[in-house]
Amino acid sequence: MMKIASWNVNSVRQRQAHVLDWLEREKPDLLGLQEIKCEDASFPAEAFRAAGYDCVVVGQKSYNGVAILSRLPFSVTARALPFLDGEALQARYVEIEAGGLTFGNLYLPNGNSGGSAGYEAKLAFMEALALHARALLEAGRDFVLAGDYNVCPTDEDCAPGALPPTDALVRPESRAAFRRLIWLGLTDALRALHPHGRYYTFWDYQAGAWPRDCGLRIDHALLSPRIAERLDSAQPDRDERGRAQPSDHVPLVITLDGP
DNA sequence: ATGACCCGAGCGTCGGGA
Repeated sequence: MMKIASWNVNSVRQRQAHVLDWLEREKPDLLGLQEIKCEDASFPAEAFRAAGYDCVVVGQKSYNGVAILSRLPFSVTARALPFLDGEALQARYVEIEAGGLTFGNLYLPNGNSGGSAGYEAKLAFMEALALHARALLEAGRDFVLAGDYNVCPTDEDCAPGALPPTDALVRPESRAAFRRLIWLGLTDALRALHPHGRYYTFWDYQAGAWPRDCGLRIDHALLSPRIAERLDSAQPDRDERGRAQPSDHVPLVITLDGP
C-alpha cells in the first residue's frame, strides 16, 4: 500500500506545526506541498527531516513555491514544468521518482489576477501540463500528477453561489483544459471512487465559507492508467479545515494497492 | 458586483540593550 497526499498549505512557515502533526498522524509516503511562500533557504527542511521525511524544495520569495516530502528514497526528475517557457520564474512544479512511480506536484495559476494575460498564463500552464502528461504516457511511465489545479471540473465541485460563472476556476476554457487531461487517459482519483457528492478541498477564509460548507473541489490527483488500476481510496481530509489557524485548503489523500 | 480574511513585504514606531 502506498499513500500519497497533496496539500496547499498557504505558507509552510505558518503551517509547519499542522504539517508535522499531520505527517505523524497520517504517515504518507509522499506529500506534495503547494504555496509554501518562501525561498528554499527558509523552508523548514530540518523539522521535516527529523520527522522522517526528506525534502525537495522549489521555492520563491513571497508567492507560490512547491515542495515534496518523501519517506521513500527518490530522485528529482523536474524542478519546473517542461514545455513552458518562462515557468522557471514561478515556482509551480516539482517532480520526483519514488516507489516505482513518477510523482508530479503542481500549483496551477489561479488565473483571476493579471487580467487576460493572467488567464492566458493559466491556460498555457494547463497546455504544458497536458504535453508533459502525454510525454510521460508515451515513455510508459506510471505517474500521479497531484496538486492545486485551481479548477472546479464540474458544477458539482463548486458550492452553489461560491463563484460567479466568469471566475477563472469555473470558466469553460478552464474546464475544457481539465477535460483534455482526462481525455489523455488520466483518472481523476477522487471522482473515480466517488462519482457524485461534495468532496471539497478548499473553503475561503471569508464570509463564513467553512461553517456554511461553501467550498470548492480544486485540488486533484490525476493518475496514469496502471496507477488508476491500483487506486484504493481517495478523500480530502476535511478535519484539517476545522483546526486553529488552518490553511484554506485541506490535504487530498489517495492510497494505492501494491508495492 | 462588493465585502468579509489571510499571508508576506516593507515601512514606521517602539522598547530594550550596548
